[in-house]
Amino acid sequence: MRRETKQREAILELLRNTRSHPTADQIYDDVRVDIPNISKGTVYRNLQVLENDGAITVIGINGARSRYEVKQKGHYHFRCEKCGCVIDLEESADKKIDKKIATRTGFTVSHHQTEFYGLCKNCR
Amino acid sequence: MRRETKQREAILELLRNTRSHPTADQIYDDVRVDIPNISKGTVYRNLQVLENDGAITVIGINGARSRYEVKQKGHYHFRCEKCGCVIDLEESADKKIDKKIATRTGFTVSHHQTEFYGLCKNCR
DNA sequence: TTAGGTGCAAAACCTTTGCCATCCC
DNA sequence: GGGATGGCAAAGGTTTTGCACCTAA
Repeated sequence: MRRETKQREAILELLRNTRSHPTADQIYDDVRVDIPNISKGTVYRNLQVLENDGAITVIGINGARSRYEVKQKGHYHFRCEKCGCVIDLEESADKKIDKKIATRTGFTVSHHQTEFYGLCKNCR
Repeated sequence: MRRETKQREAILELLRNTRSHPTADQIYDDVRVDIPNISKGTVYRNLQVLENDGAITVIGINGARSRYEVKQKGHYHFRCEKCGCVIDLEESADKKIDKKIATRTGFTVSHHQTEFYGLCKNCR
């Protein structure tokens, strides 16, 4: 059974209150302000738990590090190739295309992720 | 100036002859059959060189490790959440959406990657 | 009470790098 | 010859794990 711990609550609360798509390390640093002796292991374990529970989403692992955000309506991300920042796009995910791919391939398609690459306003 | 070495050729040749989107480690194992004493450092260095030269593409928005393929027309990928396989989709990348995002955000958008998730034929 | 959670530290992984020998042009 | 490469091994950085001790329910 799943318990409610202050560590897990703190991580989830942090993600609820940011749009910065922090890395595990940034989350660790932030949470440590309130819970100084929290360990990285706990951060990673809880991020996994929260993902399994569907409370948060993991985005982008390509060479960069994983970043996290609270689960929200399907949307896309932009990743700056210079500074590495990740920004939510208003463009919302098109669920129809999942069905289209499923029909064509015979696979079960649950969702898709799209990431746009280029330079953000500050870096261009 | 760029030289032609058997190590780099072997890696590129391997990627040209597969559709399996191998990881760096799988590439290392495969190339080692012909060049037994090739080192992983060389594999990684050459994968970077080849990517910089535009000969290959690194893929995976949300994969555990990076996977590689030879450069080809823009297309999307499907990643099985059970067995981890990566499969090319016929659906081709829509360049228009890059421009659309660029206009809306004011960012410079060079390209995008889309990955579909679910279960492949063998795993469903 | 007790199964799930936490801290800590070590281990596991993947990727990059320094150094020097080697090879291609 | 001389700069680009390669091999080897060590270093780096991120994430996972084992274990003994807690703690929420």
